[in-house]
Amino acid sequence: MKIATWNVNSIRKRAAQVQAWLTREQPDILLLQELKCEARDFPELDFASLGYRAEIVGQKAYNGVAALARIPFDLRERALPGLTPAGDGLPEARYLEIAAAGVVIGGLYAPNGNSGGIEGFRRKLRWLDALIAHGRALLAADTPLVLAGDFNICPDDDDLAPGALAPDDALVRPESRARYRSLLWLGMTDALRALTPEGPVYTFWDYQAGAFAADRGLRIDHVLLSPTLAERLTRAEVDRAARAAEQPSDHAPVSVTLA
DNA sequence: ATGACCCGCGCAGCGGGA
Repeated sequence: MKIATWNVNSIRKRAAQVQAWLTREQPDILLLQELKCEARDFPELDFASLGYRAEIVGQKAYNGVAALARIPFDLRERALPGLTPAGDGLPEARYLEIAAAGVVIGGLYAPNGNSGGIEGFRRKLRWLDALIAHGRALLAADTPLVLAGDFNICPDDDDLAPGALAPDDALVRPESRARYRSLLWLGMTDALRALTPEGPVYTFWDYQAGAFAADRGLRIDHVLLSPTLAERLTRAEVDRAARAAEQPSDHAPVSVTLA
């Protein structure tokens, strides 16, 4: 079973690249983030023609998550349970959860946390706290669980190029890293780090100042596996070739293979 | 070489990304 995640930075801009990637990589499931469109504008047919069915949680201009799968699956959640929307209405399109082949898979796009001042950062932490609580509940029931997507956290100092971010950036703040550790302490395994214990394994490179050419990146896209799934982990990789394409997303796809 | 990104929105330039 091959599961992948990719922050595409607008699915309408990247549909052809996603099609090509599905054709080449043949994942069973691809989780997408930053669709930047409403569900009705998602180019569903581009992927149906390749045998992938889509579930979409969209929103105008911002956020947006989806799951594409070529194996049968059910939609379980269209939002992160237990998260109270910020005052003025609907929850942001940052989470969806499916079940496929006996595995529950949460596809997520955590808030960046650098905009909106201190309240914006607190909103990020509240969102992560809800993710931790939800993960804890699923694991308490021994649910085989994958949490994958753009966590907007560099877990450790190996996970960013030296000087790539200010020390007080929301992606490296101790409060953010503590939330990531809480997810690991629940019993989840960081798939990419499990198979590459040390050194840089970046998944994001800024568009600016030749960051990709200079390999000044960040590791912020993660795949976390519950214990029985971690035992089945055989591969975990970042597809840097996708980031090297013409007009790429600033994120590369991350994929894992479970025996 | 005194500059150097990319989205959506909507038609100028701004908010957000990370």
